[in-house]
Order: sequence, then C-alpha cells, then structure tokens
Amino acid sequence: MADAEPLDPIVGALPDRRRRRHEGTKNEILETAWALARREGIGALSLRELAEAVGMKAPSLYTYFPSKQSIYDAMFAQGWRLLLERVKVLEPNLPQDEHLKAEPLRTEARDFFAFCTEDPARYQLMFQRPMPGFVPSPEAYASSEEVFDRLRGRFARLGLDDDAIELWTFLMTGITARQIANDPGGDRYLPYLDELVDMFVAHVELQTKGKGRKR
Amino acid sequence: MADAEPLDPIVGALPDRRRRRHEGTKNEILETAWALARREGIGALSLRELAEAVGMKAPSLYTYFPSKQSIYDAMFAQGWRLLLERVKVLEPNLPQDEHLKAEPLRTEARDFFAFCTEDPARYQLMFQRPMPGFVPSPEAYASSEEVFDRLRGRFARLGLDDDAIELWTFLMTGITARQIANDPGGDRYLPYLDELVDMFVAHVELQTKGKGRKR
DNA sequence: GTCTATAGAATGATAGAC
DNA sequence: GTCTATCATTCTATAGAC
Repeated sequence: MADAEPLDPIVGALPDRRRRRHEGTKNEILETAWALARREGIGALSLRELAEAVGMKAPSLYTYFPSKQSIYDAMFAQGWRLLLERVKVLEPNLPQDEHLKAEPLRTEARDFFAFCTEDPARYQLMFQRPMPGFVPSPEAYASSEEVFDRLRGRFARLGLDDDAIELWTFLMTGITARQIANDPGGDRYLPYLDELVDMFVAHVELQTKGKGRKR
Repeated sequence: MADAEPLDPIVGALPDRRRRRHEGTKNEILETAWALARREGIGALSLRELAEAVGMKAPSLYTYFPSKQSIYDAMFAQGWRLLLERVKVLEPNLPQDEHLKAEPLRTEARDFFAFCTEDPARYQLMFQRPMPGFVPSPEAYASSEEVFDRLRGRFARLGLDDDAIELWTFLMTGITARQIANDPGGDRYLPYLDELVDMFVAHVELQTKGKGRKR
C-alpha cells in the first residue's frame, strides 16, 4: 500500500533526490498510520502516537501533511487506488457470452470480499466513514468514482444494468460488513458468498427473460 | 423510547416516590442523549454538553450514571428493547401455510428498514459499534439476543432455517446501511426492498424444492 | 527538517461544600 | 442531589530556535 501519490505543487518544485526522499518519508508515515489504525481502530489514530511510532515528534509530521484530515485523506485515496488496481485485473477475463455471468461474478465477489476483510480498518475508512466531519477531497474521491465506473462497465458487458448494480452492492456490502463486525480476521461467512452470487444470477436472469417487464 | 430500565440495586431500595423521580430524570437524560446523538453523531456525545442540554452541570450526571460507558450501554439496551417490541407485533400475523412466505417477509423487511432508517444514530450504536472500546453489558446484550431468537422463531414457522437467516441478514443490513450512508433521512433505496425480498423468496423456494441437496 | 515549548481547547471523572 | 473547583489527560496545531 504505497506511492503513486499525486504531487503537491510545493514539493514538486524541489530537486529530484530531495523530492524522492520526501515522498519516501511520507509513505513511511502512511504505512505506520495504517499499522496503528489496524491495531487500535481507525478513529483512534493520534498524531503523537503516529509520530512516535515513526520515530519523530508530533510537530514534524506537519512537514509532510498539513493536517490530520489530510492524513486520513491520503489513506482514503490510497485504499481506493489499491482497489482500483485490483478490479482492473478482472476486466480482461470477462467472457464473450453474456449468458455466462455466474463464474465472473463469483470471481468478482471473492475478490471484493477478500479485499474488504483483509483489512477491516481500511474497510471502515473507505465504506463507513466513522470519523465525524471527515470529507474526502475531490482528488481522493475521484479514485472511488473510477472504481464504480469500471464496475458499471464490467456489469454492462455481462448485460446488467444500474439497478442490478444496486442489488449487487447490497449483497456484497451486507456480507462483508457482517464478516468484519462478527468475525474480524476470520472467514466464517465466506461459505455463503457463492450462494449469494447464485441467488443474484438466478434473479437477474429471471428478469431478463421476462422482457418488457414492469418495475 | 423510554423506561422499562432494569433497576440497579442501590436505587431499588429507595422509597417509591423518590425512586420514580430518579427513574424519570434518568429517562430524561437518555432522551436528551438521543437527541444530541442524532444531531452530532453518536460518537460526538460529551458529558458537559449532555448535562447542559438537560439543565445540569456535568458532575450531576454521575448521580444517575456511573460513567459515560454506562450511558451508551443504557442507550444500546433501549434500542434493542424497542426493536424487540416491534418484532413481537409481527408474530401473530404469520400465515398458517408456510408456502405464503412472500407477504410476511415483505412486512418484516419494511419494518426493519423503517426502524433502522428512522434513526441513523441508533442504527450506528446498535449495529456498527463506532465507539472504540464500547462493549455492551450482558444485560444489554440479552435484548439483542432475544430479538434474534424471535427472528429464528418466525423464520422456522415459515419453513426457513438458520442459513436462510444469514442470507436474509446480509440483504437487510446491506440495504439499510447503504440507505443510511448515502441518503440519510431519505428513502432512495426503499424501492429495491421488495425486489430483494422476491429474490430471497425465489432462492429459498428453489432450494426447498430440490430436496436432499448438498451445501 | 527536526526539535522544544506551548497555546488553546476539550475531555471524563472526583472531592467536598452546601 | 446539585453545585464549584479542579485534577489529570488528551488532543491538534503553531511559533520559533537550531
């Protein structure tokens, strides 16, 4: 979970070696922030603690991030960029025949489930926004938008519309949230995942057969 | 949202009028706590603020609750007791014929959706536990257990087993969580609710028809 | 870039007078 | 039961020396 951070204008003007070093430290801070968030909960992150864990005093963090919010923002963006990388991998493997939805959707489901449950703190930050007053910056938000755009694209290639995406989202977030809340770190609910997908596939196929249907 | 609070031993020994008054103030504090939680988020509740809103100074709250955690605990218990009251109402209306699942499940779904979305702060406290370190007391937890026991009972009368309950829970929490996160106070996702129920019913009926199935 | 020192504010909780 | 006063922390953030 690192790099690809968009450069801020001030730092971008520095000489190369120095800039690289600056970015390196920034990433180290973010890595440490993730580690702390995993241990104590995303809402419990404090700058003193973070600074100490990274071998600094708290004020030094302000050389790298202008505020605590901006650290959350960078983490949020990082999480979505990472998910984006993972869903890109799914796209070349989509079938030509849109009647073969089940297998790609199972892969999709397992990938999402794995991503969410392998880091509950990240899940909370990305999907539950537990910090009062935290609003992601437009740049950070952009990655999350692209994830959804690509989901739309993949679903379209399987012959599925936006309403199907909504249903799909209920299922996937429903099961992952329960996994994280009731059995964090485990996989107690994983066996239900394929059943959810089968239920979903049966439903959308029933719908597309009954054409010209009402909603 | 009030009373039925189990008496703590000390207060239970007081004379009647005095005890009633004490309980009344306690409820007033809880009501005010809910109002603040709705306005500023459940995690942002502070004792000073709460005391001021109820017309006291902060230390006076300790006459009624031994700690901030105990206030959260009382709220948690209240929420589950209230949901318990609501699901009890559903039970007399269950059909004799277990092939008529769809209507009672729609009612069940609408009731749960309404309960969850009419008070997002309550939902967060009951289902998402956003306060680091908050653990409900065994007494508070008991109400939540009874809610699930009764759900099991109703599902059994519809011919549905524990695995069906798990699936159902994914669906219901998936859609309510999304409603609360993306359109709090609104009902943008309500139109999908019946569709979820239909999908679920079709799935479980397919399963019970194919008897002796593997899992 | 990193530090010390500190501002400035908020928190939960307790002691003890009345 | 309620209050004042206060403890003991914690927090983000800034000023300014080095």
